[in-house]
Amino acid sequence: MAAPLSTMKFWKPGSEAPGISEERHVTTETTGSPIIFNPHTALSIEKQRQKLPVFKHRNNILYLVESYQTVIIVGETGCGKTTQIPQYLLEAGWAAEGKVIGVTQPRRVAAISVANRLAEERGALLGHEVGYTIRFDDCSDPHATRIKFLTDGMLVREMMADPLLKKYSVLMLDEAHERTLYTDIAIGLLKKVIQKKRRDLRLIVASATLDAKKFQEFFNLNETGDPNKDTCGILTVEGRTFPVDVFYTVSPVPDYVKATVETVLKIHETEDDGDVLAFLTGQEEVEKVVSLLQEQARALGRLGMKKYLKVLPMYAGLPYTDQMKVFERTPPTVRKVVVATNIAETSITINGIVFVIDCAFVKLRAYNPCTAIESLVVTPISKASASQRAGRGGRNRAGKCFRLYTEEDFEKLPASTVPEMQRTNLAPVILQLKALGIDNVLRFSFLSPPPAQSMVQALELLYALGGLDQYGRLTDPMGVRMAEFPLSPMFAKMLLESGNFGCSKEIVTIAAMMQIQNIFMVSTASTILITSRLPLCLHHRKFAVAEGDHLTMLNVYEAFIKHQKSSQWCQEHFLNYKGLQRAMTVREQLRRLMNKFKVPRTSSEGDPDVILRCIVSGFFANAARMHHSGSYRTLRDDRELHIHPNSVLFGEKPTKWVVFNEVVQTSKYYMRDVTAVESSWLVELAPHFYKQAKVSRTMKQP
DNA sequence: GAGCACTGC
Repeated sequence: MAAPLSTMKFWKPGSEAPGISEERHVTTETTGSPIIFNPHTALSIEKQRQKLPVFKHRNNILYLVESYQTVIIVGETGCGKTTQIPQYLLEAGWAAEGKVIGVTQPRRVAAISVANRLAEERGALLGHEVGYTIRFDDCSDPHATRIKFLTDGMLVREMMADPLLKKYSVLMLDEAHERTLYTDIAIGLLKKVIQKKRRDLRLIVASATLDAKKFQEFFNLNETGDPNKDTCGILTVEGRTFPVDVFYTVSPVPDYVKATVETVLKIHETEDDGDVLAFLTGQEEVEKVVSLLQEQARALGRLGMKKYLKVLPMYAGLPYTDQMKVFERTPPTVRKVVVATNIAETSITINGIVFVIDCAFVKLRAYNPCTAIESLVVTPISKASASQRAGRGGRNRAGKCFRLYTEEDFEKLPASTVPEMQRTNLAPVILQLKALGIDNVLRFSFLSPPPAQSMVQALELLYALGGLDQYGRLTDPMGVRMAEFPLSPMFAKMLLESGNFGCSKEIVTIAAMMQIQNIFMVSTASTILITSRLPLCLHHRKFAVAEGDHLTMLNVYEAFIKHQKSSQWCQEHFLNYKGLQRAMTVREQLRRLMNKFKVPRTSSEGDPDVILRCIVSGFFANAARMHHSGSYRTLRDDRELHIHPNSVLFGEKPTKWVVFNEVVQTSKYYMRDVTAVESSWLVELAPHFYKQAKVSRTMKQP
């Protein structure tokens, strides 16, 4: 039927154990009302709990938590650790005397959904005995809540108010193998806490097999060499998933986009029922595969193929309603094919996936500590990632994973992904650590220490912003206040200065809007055809102003408020309604912090210059000037930069001087969120910075 | 002149 099928040759070297991650769902279901159980259902719930693999280890887990200060639990997918272990601890009395059992999750949805599930299992009203705390949403009761789920970022925030975490008796760090930035910060902080000040606090680190040893060595405080004095125990709980057969290509594929299309068609032609999930690196690849497959699907329909293909894209930038389509059930005559970015590796779980196609690549953030520039780079995945992707096919029944690379190439992949801590701009991390009383950040016990050069960059920037003094100490009040903002230090500085510039009202809106991605809707083919003949960019140009993206965002927000925050109005102007609602929430939180620090409420009353000057006071380090070659150059190190095509300044008559929020490197270095400024403002507002080379050499660590 | 992986406070 489809000619190129024959080119895809796979073989199966033997079966491989599937995924490693705990169960996670994105669903729209919410259980707002309490469920009252009768004794009969209560019994069956109890029986279900006993059937989970983790139940066999109940007494052993409790014994380990009694005996060791830290316990590493290697819990495979579906073992039930996230919901059961907190209950075992509760039943054993760990939440007595008002103490709380805390469980962290890297993502907000996971914290909410798992809290929901547990409350339901216990027949309790969410927010009482079982609760959760995430930014903007505290569904817990300071007196009644015994088991609390929270994001790991939230735990770090809580430590700013209560460094010893006095209310907790046990903390369980779930999904620690993901090594997100905040998990790693929490791990470093908690080691110090349990070692120095809270010998009674128990720590459970839930991780995948691969990292268990590393965690154990990190948390073992025993230096005597006598294993009887170890302070860290370890336990493995087998999972409950179905086997996934892994197939490799016989020879390397030259083009994984094409190979993905061919493999989907091969599966459709030769395999039994079951939906397909294909991993690619970005929006562009996803859309290309989707359109190629849709074309093929129509051709197959004309040839009278009984079974239909329903092809759906999935990536974070996709409008919410389109995202929800991948969770819809399909009739038996239809095979669903989800073409996704890495969002489907951990963040979302789609039921019914049997076949997985893995291209071996992912787009990852990288940070260059010498230039202070972050970039997005297509990188080969790790073995752990490959295993996680394969496991997406074994959740409901036995699955198959087609890897678009040879077994030989698989063996060359790194064991695990470089932790985020080692590939990010550290300025926000350092500021937080300083605020938490870590004076010598260079000697902080990082599970994986970041490059020293990244630390130096971060210290220099924080010094230039006035958050640290020349000895690297947090300044009071500026540094202390900056650390309280849930934003990068540059934004915090801009906000704190805005009262003095006379434009705090406008700046708080701008800062909030800049936290939202995709305020302007992405162009999905369907929306354009139905609703308008104009290209999307023309709709968005209505809000654009010559000064640049910051004031354009202010315009959008003010227009949204003027039109009574109407979703209808957003739709007409292709604006992201959910995003704008979120901007309102963020704005409110920032406003509260501004009030707390007594930043005067002032308005520029239509004068753009004061706003622009205020932006410069925070973002002076990100300045560029027009070079005679026609492109921009950074002021600091004369590096070539370009205006990002999504900027309102793209395609406009260039201005001589600009500041920007960030640089993203793809095919070129692109400045995102760009605003035109006067060079005299830079000199006036940051005279110290452009002579900084001398100053930074004198900076010392106490 | 041409393009944003994914989280989180």
